[in-house]
Amino acid sequence: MSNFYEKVYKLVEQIPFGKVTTYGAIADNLGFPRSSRLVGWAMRQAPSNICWYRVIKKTGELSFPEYSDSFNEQKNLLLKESITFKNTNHVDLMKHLWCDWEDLG
DNA sequence: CGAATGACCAAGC
DNA sequence: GGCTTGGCCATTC
Repeated sequence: MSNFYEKVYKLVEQIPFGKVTTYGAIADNLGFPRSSRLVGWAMRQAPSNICWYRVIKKTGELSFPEYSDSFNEQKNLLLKESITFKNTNHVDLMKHLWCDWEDLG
């Protein structure tokens, strides 16, 4: 497993309850500003202890086709975290986007 | 090594 | 707001 993935997971674990972030934001913070897709790869392999569902697209959409099993799963988890949706498939990024990163140290 | 893939993004129409 | 195009780069075959 590449160090990149470990960094991604570490960062995702920092996301507080009730907050979400985007693939691009993570990639940017890790020093790969044009590699948001790699974050997607990392999420795909993410271990179950990672809150992958707090990571969504920059548009506020989730990571799957609407009404797919994974989509509903992710949406439910987000609703449990008091995340609000602008509509069926768009998270309200205005309220829940987490941009208060701290250095990993 | 080369070609295809992907839980993405920005720019243009 | 939606659709298409080009770019990104690790991973896979």
